[in-house]
Amino acid sequence: MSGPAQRRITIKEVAEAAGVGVATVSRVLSGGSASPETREKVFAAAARLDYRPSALGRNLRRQRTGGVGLLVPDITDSFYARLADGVLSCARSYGEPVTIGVTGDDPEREAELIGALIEQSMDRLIAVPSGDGDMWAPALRAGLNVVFADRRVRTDVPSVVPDDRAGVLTAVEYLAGLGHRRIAFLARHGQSQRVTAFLDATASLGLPVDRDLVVHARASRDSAYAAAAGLLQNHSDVTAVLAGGNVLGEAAVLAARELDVRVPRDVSLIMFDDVPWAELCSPPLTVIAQPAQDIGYRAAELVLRQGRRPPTVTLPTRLVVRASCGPRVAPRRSS
Amino acid sequence: MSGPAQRRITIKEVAEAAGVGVATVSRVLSGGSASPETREKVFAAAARLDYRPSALGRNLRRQRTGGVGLLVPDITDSFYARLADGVLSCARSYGEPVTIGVTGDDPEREAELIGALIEQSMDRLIAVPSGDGDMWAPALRAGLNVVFADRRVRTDVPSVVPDDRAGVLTAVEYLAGLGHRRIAFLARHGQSQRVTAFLDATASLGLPVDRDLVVHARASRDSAYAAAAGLLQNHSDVTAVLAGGNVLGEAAVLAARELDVRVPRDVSLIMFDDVPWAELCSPPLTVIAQPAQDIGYRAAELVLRQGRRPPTVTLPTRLVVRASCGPRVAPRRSS
DNA sequence: ACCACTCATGGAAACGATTCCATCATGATT
DNA sequence: AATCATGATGGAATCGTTTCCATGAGTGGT
Repeated sequence: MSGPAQRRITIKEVAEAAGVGVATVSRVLSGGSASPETREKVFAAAARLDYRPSALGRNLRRQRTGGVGLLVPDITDSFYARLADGVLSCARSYGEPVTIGVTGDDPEREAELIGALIEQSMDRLIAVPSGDGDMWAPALRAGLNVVFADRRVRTDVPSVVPDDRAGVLTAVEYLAGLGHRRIAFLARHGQSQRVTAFLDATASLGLPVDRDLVVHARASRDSAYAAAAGLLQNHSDVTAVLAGGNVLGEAAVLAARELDVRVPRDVSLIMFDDVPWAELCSPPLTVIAQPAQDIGYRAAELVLRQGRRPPTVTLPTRLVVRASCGPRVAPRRSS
Repeated sequence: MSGPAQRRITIKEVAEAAGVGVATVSRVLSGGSASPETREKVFAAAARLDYRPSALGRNLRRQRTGGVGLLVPDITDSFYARLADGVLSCARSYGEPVTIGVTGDDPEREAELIGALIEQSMDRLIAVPSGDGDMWAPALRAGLNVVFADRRVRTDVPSVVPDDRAGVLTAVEYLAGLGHRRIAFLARHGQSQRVTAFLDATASLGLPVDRDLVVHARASRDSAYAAAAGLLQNHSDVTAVLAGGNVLGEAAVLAARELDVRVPRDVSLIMFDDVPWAELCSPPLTVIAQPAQDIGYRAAELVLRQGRRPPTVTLPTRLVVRASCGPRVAPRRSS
């Protein structure tokens, strides 16, 4: 049942109960100066009436909304969920509510959500941007305080990102060290940072550089599976695969199993992002762990802290060796 | 860099630009009646100035905030992430923003978050409640419009829950059908519904009812692992385990592997909640799938739709047979 | 004794929207 | 032709808070 919706008590009633003016109540409650006895009276009245200041009134007057917005492509993806958890954890310590929206990696939906947040007078936003940087111009002009997380698409917006370059290099070096020469990269659209890092890494290690070895997929599970299956079927010469994220890794494992490709005997597999199931998988997956939670936390710190904001924070990745990579034996026979 | 924070345009400026009064602008923009030419002028002016009504002003006047609050124990848990996704998906179609908070299954933190939401004048809340129902009395008295998801702790609050009773019964029947007689239930604290359903199910199937076969854990991974390991070590007579949720199932798989208990040869394992990795696991896990997303969606519908609200919606679960359950062979030898 | 200065205090304006109500014009009915 | 009903329209009040400014009291210095 919805109750009788008892009216909330306002600052005016507190003022009356305390026998002072509303201005004084406001001042005392926000830590301004007042005489000790007045403070006492106000606090007593406020406590007695269980007064809760209305954020609406405050924000309207102050011309800024307390909370922070958070835009992620998919809250169901463990990586973004952990990122969101970091944001929430930091925001909680500041006492700020966070309003979340899922973009589905669709720039159009993203723009809609930004509009909705502006309508709410949110002036602080943490986003995993979907499209390219151009579409952010209007939002920035509107005075929105933006921090990018996980991806950096504009240099004039503070960003917190994993060290893609080092992560990719570590993975490729590890595979090369095991003797692999034809290594494929299973990438999600928009991972241009990692793609160039991958091409640079293979080149710098003297491996053959072949753009065909970079396979792209959209963010959905279906698209990832199709890309993974296509890769394993059409490139029988690759002996190692680097997956650019956990859903791509999942798709690779599934596709390999379906196509009867043994991991790591037939092909070695290494995945970006450490997820709980990586250890449960058979074989347990070797991964490049990303500090998803830290990324969120740091991004929230950046957007909540008032001070100067460094242009970009890069957080280290870490190679976690499990059992999905082995020495190169022989190229698989052609299909 | 933060721009010059260009001031947002107000309804007053639109009125001036259109040559009409503010009341007329408000009326036109919210679909009220007006003469065709006035409508035209107002729409033109609003579009030209790119006018966005301030939700703050509107909500202050209307005495209610548009958005809905969402309280989950842990956004990192796939189940709650999918539930949240359902809520977000429904809320998006209503154009309502969602403010999310994680309770960590801690009633105290939950109470804090409720307070924060009330401060924001949120009057609609979807919650996976942490403690018992008593602590919700103040919130309900404050006129909050609450819908419970996943757990029902009060009969006077509409709730959307999975069919625990049927799910547990299906699982136990399945295991009993394979010949298992001593079945353990690995439960999270607070899953009293499922525990009683479990005891009822075992009793109704003529299996020995033994409260020691119900092992409790807190929500954390560590606690779950400890409980799972303890169960497998101390009860060498159990031949099948039902895990009450995905983190418990994960812990069971890990503990079994660590203790060299083979699944399903030594013990059969069945888990509540179907997660993507259940299929990647070795062996692939047989699960009781729960419609997490639907639960969230339906809960959001309930809280957003104005009409009468049914007391409880129960959503069906589904047995997905994979490879983690086998026929009972022989009790494991005592440790 | 007077002035200058500090300090606590409360009234009132402001924030941006909605909505009540009065006003006015127009068309219809008697 | 006078009256009534209808509908469009804008002024002003309102929501709950913060903050500017004026007022008045008290203090210390010359």
